[in-house]
Amino acid sequence: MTEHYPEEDRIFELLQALNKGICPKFERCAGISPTRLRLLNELFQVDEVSQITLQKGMDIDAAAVTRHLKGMEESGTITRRNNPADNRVTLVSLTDQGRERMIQYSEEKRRFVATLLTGFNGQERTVLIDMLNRLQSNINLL
Amino acid sequence: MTEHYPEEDRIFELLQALNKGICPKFERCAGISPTRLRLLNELFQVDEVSQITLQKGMDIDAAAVTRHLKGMEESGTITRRNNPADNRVTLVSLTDQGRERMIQYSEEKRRFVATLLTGFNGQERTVLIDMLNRLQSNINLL
DNA sequence: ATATATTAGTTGACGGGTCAATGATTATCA
DNA sequence: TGATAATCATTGACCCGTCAACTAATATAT
Repeated sequence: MTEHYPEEDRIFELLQALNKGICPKFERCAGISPTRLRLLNELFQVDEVSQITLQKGMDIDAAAVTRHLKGMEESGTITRRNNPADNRVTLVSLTDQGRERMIQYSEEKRRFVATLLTGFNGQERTVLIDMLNRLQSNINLL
Repeated sequence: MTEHYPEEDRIFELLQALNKGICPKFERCAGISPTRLRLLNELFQVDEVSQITLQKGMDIDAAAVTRHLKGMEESGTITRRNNPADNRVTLVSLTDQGRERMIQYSEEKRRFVATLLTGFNGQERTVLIDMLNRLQSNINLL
């Protein structure tokens, strides 16, 4: 036991500050929130998905998905319809506009992430990924 | 240019997932939100601070501070009074209860962070801090 | 065949953050 | 001195997430 509280605390603070910094900046740069872009990404890779399938691929709850999709429907990036084979489920798909926007957003994201990782060489990136994965695992133990 | 989009994206996703994981777990384990504990921490190190000073030390805005303090006042961990020398400012201080609780919360936090960093030796922690700092700097460029 | 359970989605209330507008107080300066 | 500006705190409206309650539809089991 070597008494490194300050160092541990520093990491904790940094992780929080980082998250707090990243999301708003991303939204400002890319013109869309990370979550919505992830939704678009999922939708981009299929023709049509049920809302529940979509939701399970994200780490947000069903209510949040409903509200995002409602907003995205109003802004014309997606469409929704009932599944005739099962009236509980609603099927979601990207509009053509949605596909176009998704491509532009992705480009913005690529730029954003490139800037975020400025100065990190390949090996450092690998180390970082490894460490973040380990932190994630440690959290899951709680 | 070596085309490492997936790796870059992975880091971006991991950072977000991590934040989303840490906060709720922390709150469940420690019994208080990270932000409120940081408020308590600031207050712990002084007799009395003006709300504005307190706010500037945190990375949240004045409205959020007002609401947190209001809640903490009701739950008896802090008290507030007007500064007689300047009626715009309100002075905040921890109650005795608040100091006691703060100590307990800190212990929970210590445990939490220790678990979070399980498996990280001293050198790795240093590397991690360095990397997180660099990410933070990169964000600030945007 | 019907009662019961499960599933999908929506809504409302809440916590935690933002921004913008407001009120009250104090500073500034012409 | 008296108008104007700056400062501190609060409030309201919004975004984004949670959970819990509810509806509607389908599955299950007796």
